[in-house]
Amino acid sequence: MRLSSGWTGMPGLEKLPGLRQIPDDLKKNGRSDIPRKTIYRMSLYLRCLQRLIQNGIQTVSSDALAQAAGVKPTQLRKDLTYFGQFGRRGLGYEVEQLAKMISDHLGSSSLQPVILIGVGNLGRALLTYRGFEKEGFEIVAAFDERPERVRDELKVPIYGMKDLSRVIEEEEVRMAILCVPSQAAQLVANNLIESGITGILNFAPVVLMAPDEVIVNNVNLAIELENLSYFIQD
Amino acid sequence: MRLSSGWTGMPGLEKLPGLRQIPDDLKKNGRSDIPRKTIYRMSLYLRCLQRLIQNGIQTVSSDALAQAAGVKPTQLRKDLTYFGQFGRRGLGYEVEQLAKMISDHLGSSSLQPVILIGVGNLGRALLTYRGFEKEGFEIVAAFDERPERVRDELKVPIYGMKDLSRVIEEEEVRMAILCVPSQAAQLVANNLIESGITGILNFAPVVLMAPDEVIVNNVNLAIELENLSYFIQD
DNA sequence: AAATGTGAAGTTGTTCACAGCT
DNA sequence: AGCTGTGAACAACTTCACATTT
Repeated sequence: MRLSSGWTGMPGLEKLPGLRQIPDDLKKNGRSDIPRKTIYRMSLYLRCLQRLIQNGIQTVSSDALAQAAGVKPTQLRKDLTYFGQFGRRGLGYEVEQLAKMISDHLGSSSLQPVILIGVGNLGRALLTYRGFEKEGFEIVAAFDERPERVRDELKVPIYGMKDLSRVIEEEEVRMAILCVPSQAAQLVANNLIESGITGILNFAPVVLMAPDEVIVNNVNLAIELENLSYFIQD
Repeated sequence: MRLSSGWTGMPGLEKLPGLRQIPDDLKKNGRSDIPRKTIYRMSLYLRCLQRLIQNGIQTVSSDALAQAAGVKPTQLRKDLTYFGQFGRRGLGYEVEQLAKMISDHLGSSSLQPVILIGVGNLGRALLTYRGFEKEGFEIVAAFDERPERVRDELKVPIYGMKDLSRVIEEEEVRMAILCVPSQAAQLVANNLIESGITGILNFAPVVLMAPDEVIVNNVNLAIELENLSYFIQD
């Protein structure tokens, strides 16, 4: 058996009508031409600033903040200039002001509703993970093929897949965390997209096909570990 | 209160003696000058090739494989040339041979022992997650501050923190998955490093300090979601 | 004809060096 | 003096164009 470009017989790799696959690095920002990596680091900076606020620190230099975030000072300054000028030369940055600027730009100052699909081991863990709500996201509902199998009492309502579209519309959800088994991932993703979801955080180790206007971010735990294992060998 | 470069009073941000913090992108490959991103994609290719093997496919073109992996064909070919020449012009690549080459290079053909520290929600989920063992990693032990609180019967032995060094040495473990609370992360990381761990997959949302020879890969779930939320706004 | 392999061009992201403010 | 802001140099990565092999 031989596989070449046009082939569509492999489960999960079919070319879906109307859906195009976009390599991570080519995804357009949509809003402006700020580098993807800068955006990612802004979240990092914000987190550090929040720690500073908690500790009652009012001013911070690019040197100190960069060190806290694990980047070089020049990079921090360059990153910030994509958004404007916020520092005072000779002094540094005002912690609260800078934090506000970043969270305004990241748009996560308001609570964003999110749904989670696939309440297996990983899904359950993510549901109980406090990290999300702390950063302004609320998982408003979870879905599972067999909702009855989820016996633990969780704070989040667990629905069957048939309720997916309805809940997405009612709650005006735009983001979904996908932790279903690989085989099901593309099918579920298609449903999500049809129902109006425009951002998917995908934990299934498959390449999802999606139209241009839908953003898919992949988290592949096995690859992270494999990658680590490569770099520790010398 | 004001924070500038030399300051060491912030919890978690202290400059630790002998430990230096290395930005992700500057980490040396250690072995050769193959781009980091190429290494990452090799894992992706390997996964696709394994699917092809399962489906009994013997030959694949760079076009088809690239599509399956979500990258451009030229990029796939360029990536492969870092390791040598494996294709036959006009024909494509031999699936099994290519898979073997990649897994040899990634060094994950043999089962690597891994430990997990912090058996909270996330830790428990990762323990039951099949994805790791499927890719050649075996979680040989887990550790928790209070091992007795873990009541679920898991296949992996749960130890207290006092047994950390002993088990690492006995089992010759070099990689650790860290899912303890943020406040504890640096302290535990120090212990790990002292006991001989050289690779840490860190789920705590803090920047860990580590000596040059230790590789830290960070997975920050909240940032992934925040990042997604930025890009879906338009 | 079909596909790989690769130098060169292009693109993106990072760091430097230093001008400019407070 | 101390620290930001930024054009320019640099480095890393990606894509192109096409020579080459089967």
